[in-house]
Amino acid sequence: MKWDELEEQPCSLARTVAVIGDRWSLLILRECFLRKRRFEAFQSVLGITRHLLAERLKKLVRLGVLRRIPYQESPKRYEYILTQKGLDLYPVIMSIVHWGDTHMVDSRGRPMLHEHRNCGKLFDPVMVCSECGEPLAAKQVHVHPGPGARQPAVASLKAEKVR
Amino acid sequence: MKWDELEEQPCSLARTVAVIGDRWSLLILRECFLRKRRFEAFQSVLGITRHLLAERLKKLVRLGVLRRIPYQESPKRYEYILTQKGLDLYPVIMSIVHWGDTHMVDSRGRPMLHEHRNCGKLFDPVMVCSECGEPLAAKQVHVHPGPGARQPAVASLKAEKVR
DNA sequence: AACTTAAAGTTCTAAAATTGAACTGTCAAT
DNA sequence: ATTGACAGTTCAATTTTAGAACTTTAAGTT
Repeated sequence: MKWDELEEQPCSLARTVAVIGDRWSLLILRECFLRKRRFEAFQSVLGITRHLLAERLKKLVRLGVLRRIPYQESPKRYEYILTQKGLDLYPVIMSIVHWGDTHMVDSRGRPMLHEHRNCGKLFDPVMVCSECGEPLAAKQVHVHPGPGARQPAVASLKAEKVR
Repeated sequence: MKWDELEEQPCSLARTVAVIGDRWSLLILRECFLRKRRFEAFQSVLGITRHLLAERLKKLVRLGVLRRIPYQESPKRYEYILTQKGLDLYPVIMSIVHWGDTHMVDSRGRPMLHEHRNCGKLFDPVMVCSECGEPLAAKQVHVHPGPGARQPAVASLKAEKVR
């Protein structure tokens, strides 16, 4: 399966994975949320090859997660900032971090702590139901097909060919 | 950077990405949360090559996300179920789905709807602060180094060499 | 008894993605 | 006149992934 086939699937997870489902994109986004903005900054802290970094940044810009804006003329230089669409990835990033904090720390404890400016406390992110506010667990959730459940006609023809 | 170097970084995101930061692992986990358990079931619904599926399942078992249990003798056959560590990935999966629901749907709407058994309603997952219960946004969160912030001595020597 | 099917893999070659290292172009500072 | 910073681009070598066929054990079918 190619990346653009993923994007066409009738599944919000697959479509999101088509955008950020590779290791470098997630690490680049981590740096974005840590206020890094520049090519050199990404490259030196991540150790990603310049080649791939350029490609990933282009992709994230094309998909509307980042915006490329000039910060100086002559020579023209650009930096990358999160769009609203990109900022909306915060729960994804934080849930990934929290799983690591829970299951991947050594005896010394967490690499990073998070402070909530609103209440002033160190916190963990908790995922709750928008309707009743209770924390969510997989067992209490039932999945139904929604209005966009089936593939559009053209895409399903393609999919049959693949099978 | 190789996958096992990622695991050694003093960063919970990097460590988690080392486990689930590739497209097939996330799609396999989607199927696990949809109650799929068997090799054939994963393979036919995902269209992943059998080769890679076998490799990814082995990795997820090795890392404690899935457990491989026999469901019949002669011929011995196994199925894969989520451990508690795997079940704890639910917020990661749901936040990914929710971003797709928000930013990657076509005019027909969502492919899937989620019902919360506790309250009986269709819901969205919302990420809140464990301390004050307010929804989280990146701008209201400040990051501090924690006790596990530095790399252990051996790893940091390696890292210097890399630089 | 021979043939087909099912499940859970393994093996192999070709194609695609990633790495590592060097190179480019523009300008400022020494 | 030379060096350094920044944001990339180029290219060969290596690693990963895709696609297809094959293996093993046993049950069911003709």
